[in-house]
Amino acid sequence: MKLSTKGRYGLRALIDLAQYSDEESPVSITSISARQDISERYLEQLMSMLKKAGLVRSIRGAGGGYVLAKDMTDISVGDILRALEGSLEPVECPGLESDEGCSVSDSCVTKYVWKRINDSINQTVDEIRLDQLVAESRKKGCAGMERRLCKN
Amino acid sequence: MKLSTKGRYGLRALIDLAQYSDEESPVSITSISARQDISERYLEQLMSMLKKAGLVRSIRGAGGGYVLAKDMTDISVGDILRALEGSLEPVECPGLESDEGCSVSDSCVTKYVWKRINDSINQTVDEIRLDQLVAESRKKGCAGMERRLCKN
DNA sequence: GTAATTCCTAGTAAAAAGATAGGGAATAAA
DNA sequence: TTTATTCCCTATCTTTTTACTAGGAATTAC
Repeated sequence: MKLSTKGRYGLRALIDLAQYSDEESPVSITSISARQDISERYLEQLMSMLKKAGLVRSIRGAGGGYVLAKDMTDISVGDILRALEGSLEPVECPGLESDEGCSVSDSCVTKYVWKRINDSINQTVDEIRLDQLVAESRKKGCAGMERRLCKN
Repeated sequence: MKLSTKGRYGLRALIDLAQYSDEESPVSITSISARQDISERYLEQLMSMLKKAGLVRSIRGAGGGYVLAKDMTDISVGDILRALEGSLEPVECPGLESDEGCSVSDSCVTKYVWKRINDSINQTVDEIRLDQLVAESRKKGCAGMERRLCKN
């Protein structure tokens, strides 16, 4: 029941990107990698996922990099984590939504447990937005310092 | 971000145990295994964990088995899942509780995201109690039938 | 004693996680 | 036009975790 490094690194990367993309110029993987101490090659893969999910846009060539594809206020932590982790639901139960695709669905008691857990996680991550985290980060005056020491 | 079979099978096993332990006689691993279609040997290990966590008591020898160590109303889904999964927190962050043990804690923004997710999961599973699930199960008239078809 | 049961430890095959590596394609600056 | 910079895509590799399986010892009812 762990969030993988994809989700943890990816959220940090996107906060970093949002924070350093003030000047309308794209932010390169190299610079995020250096500030956040994440392998460039691994970060490439994460950014690619975020791009596929429509959260960032890329600009190729020298001086290129990434920019947010939409306003920070329209990106939730849930959007980011789901783009990277696939689904945040600890139990994926075919009979959860439809009662179809699961033959024991009507007699299944644990189903409701899994549904409540799933809902609670999704609700929690969907109500935290990227702009809030960036504002918090600016308030704290975060530089990328000493990131090596923390993998979260 | 998945709940392992330990947690999923274990919760089912404990609901089964609670449901079939009316008559004050212990419930054997063999019988739970048959009703729930979980490998006997694997279930042994799960029951051992639940025992260590103080949720069940065991009675050895012929005619032996397991009984709940306390009242159903005093056992939450959280107790059960934590006993089997270790911790239900998707991100274990040393600086979360104490601000000690994490050198970037004071400048760390993601910390609050992880804390909110962790709290929401723990709160959700702690407010569901075993007696509620057993009542639900009796209402639905669950036999152990067709369990093979569902791994949750 | 024998059968039924829990207890404890170890081993193991498959899957997932966490990267690393190579080469290519687009673009901008020189 | 050349060259450096940057994103793009796929494949490979290592380590860890998961989900069991297996063997045998201890305990108890009959």
